[in-house]
Amino acid sequence: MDPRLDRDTSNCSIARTLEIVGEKWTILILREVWYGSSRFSDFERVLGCPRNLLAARLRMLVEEGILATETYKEPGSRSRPKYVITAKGMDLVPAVMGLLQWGDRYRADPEGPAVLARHRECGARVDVQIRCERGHPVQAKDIESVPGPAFRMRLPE
Amino acid sequence: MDPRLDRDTSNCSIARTLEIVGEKWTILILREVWYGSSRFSDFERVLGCPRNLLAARLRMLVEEGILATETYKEPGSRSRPKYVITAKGMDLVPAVMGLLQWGDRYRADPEGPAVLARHRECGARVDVQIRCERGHPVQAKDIESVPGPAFRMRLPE
DNA sequence: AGTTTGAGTTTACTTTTAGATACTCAGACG
DNA sequence: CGTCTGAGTATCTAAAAGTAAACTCAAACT
Repeated sequence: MDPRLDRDTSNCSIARTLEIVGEKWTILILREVWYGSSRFSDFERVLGCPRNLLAARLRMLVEEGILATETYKEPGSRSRPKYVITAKGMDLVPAVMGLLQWGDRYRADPEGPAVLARHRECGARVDVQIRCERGHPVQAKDIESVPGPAFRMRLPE
Repeated sequence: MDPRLDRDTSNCSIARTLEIVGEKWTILILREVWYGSSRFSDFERVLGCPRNLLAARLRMLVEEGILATETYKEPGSRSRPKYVITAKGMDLVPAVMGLLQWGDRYRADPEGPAVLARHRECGARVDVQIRCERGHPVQAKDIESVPGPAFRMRLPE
């Protein structure tokens, strides 16, 4: 793509994804859901996040269909809500694994990673890769970005 | 990983990556670098980002080794700095492609994506995938997160 | 009837981050 | 010497986030 081309950058899937997951705490809440948390008090305790923000973020993630609410019941207590991830939420895993992988490479604890991601069936470690439709691994530098169907020029002001 | 285990969540590669790329504008600046921008005025014009924030983000990205400065010279003007991406910066591509892919799937323009990522050699579209060491594609639900070498419990207060 | 509990909401205050605008600086040019 | 230009600083205001504590609500338990 030509560097000097004035693209309409508001029409960008990266920016639109960041509108949802780009606020503070949001990705960390999803991380905790993947690691097994589901209750308001779980998130609060493990993240140390302010309750008002936690409530706002959970509400937004449910509205966006990334989390869904179910109920749980401890014996001797009434039913309470819990948060579970949806298929739409699971589809954020590659992006977050990309962040995890970069952090493991460049900002890890000297001892190594705190968490290892493994293939449940075979136990082998997993990582994020870029591949082309033909199944070949692609280096980041070999990716070319070309205008797609919704490419728009920026209107001159 | 046990849901009720009180992990030390400060020791997390996702959180540490977000400390760097989680601020507003940072990922969008990197997107523009990938798409070909390199000058202060390019970023300002195309992003519409406040200049003081832009200057602060560029300085931080250079300090972190994600961007590097070079100089360019237009004929009839003095030398000025430009920003180029480093190998460390290129390693963020999988994470950002993950965001792009999610946005294309769930928040795209009705007409389709604004930008298509293609393999430079063969022209085929590329996407982000999770694979295990043996090269097999892995579904997000088949990833198991287990404690790694730097796993730490949270200290009881 | 009163108490406990998880899941919030509300309020009040401080700090941080973002945004808008004006100003500076240095070298090229006339 | 005065002006123009790209790349910033500086300054001020506004919005968002952080902190802390009090308050609500409903069912369960004493």
